[in-house]
Amino acid sequence: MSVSKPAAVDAARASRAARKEPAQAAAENGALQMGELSELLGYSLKRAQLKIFEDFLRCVAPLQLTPAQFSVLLLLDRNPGRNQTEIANTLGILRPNFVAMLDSLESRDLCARIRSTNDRRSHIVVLTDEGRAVLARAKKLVAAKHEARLNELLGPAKRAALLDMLATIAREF
Amino acid sequence: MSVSKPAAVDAARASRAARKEPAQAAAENGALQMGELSELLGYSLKRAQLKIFEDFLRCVAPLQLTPAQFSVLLLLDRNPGRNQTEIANTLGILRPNFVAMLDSLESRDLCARIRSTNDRRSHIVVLTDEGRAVLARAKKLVAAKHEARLNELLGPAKRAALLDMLATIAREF
DNA sequence: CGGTATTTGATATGATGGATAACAATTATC
DNA sequence: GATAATTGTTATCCATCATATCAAATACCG
Repeated sequence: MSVSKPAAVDAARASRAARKEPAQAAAENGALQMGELSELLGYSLKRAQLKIFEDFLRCVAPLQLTPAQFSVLLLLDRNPGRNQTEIANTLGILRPNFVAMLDSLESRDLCARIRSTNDRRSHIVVLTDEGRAVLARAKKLVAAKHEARLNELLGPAKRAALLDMLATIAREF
Repeated sequence: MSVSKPAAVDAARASRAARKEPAQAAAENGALQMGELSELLGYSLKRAQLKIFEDFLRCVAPLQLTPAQFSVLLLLDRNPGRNQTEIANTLGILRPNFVAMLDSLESRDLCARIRSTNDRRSHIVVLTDEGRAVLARAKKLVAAKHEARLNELLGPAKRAALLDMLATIAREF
């Protein structure tokens, strides 16, 4: 009996909603009260991240690239001559999970594995010409559509401040 | 032959690393270059979100609550008399996936489902006394450990600015 | 040198989060 | 009163993420 009168509760809600009478602690009629959820950074962080990824996917949809795949291509372009473990580690991807990911990119001829002659255990991952071309087009789409939309919403200064704070958290937390 | 001399590439890297001689575009010896990844908001956003959730789990570990479970308890506390669909929708959880989540919380006696007498299809979800107690303790842990650490890292002003920007993105993007 | 330990890519597997289709019970609609 | 819509639920699928394990190759060390 610790959970108190259900019938009374929603009967009260119904009547209050009908009469448009404010409830004791919150407006019970329409949308729910977020309460202290609005102050919880992790919540807004997750929600924002989902929105950003969603928009990224839309903007780069013609190239069929996920954020993770895009990050791999970017990293390969900047760091030629590296093996799978190095790339995966840098992106926080576990080696077993990176295998399928590379398989996918390689099957689309965006990159290739090359057995290192130094260390015949490791596969050096290289961008193909096709991979470089797709990356170039992806960068343009991201800059012109995705990041542009952010600047529109926040302005360049706030956008830079946001990026800086997120990087700080990612680095030092 | 479009991907050019692997042997030469990593042979060169090896020798450069040995002689500590700077590479043409980047330092190829130690850590990889993040390049334009540092400018990609989605990347830092995701990384920061993982760190924040990780820390949340640590801080609230004594109570065995995930961020999602915590958000459910918070919402139930603020919005008594609501049914499963309303709670789930507000949190962006799909109704089918909310069932197992509620099962878990209910099996721990943190909340309970009560058949509404108004609409006998719906289950009104209520916090139990135990649920309220756990929520209270969780709030204290989050405030004292988790959010405090953020204030330590960013300072109250930047923390508030960050929260504001994330909420803006989550709302309007 | 030779034996042991470590590293690398890979496979299998499990846990989790998220999405859709379908269903019975109930209620709304016309 | 017949049909449509809603609610909670189940089953199922897909993607992400984590661990253990393995064979091949290399490093290490006595």
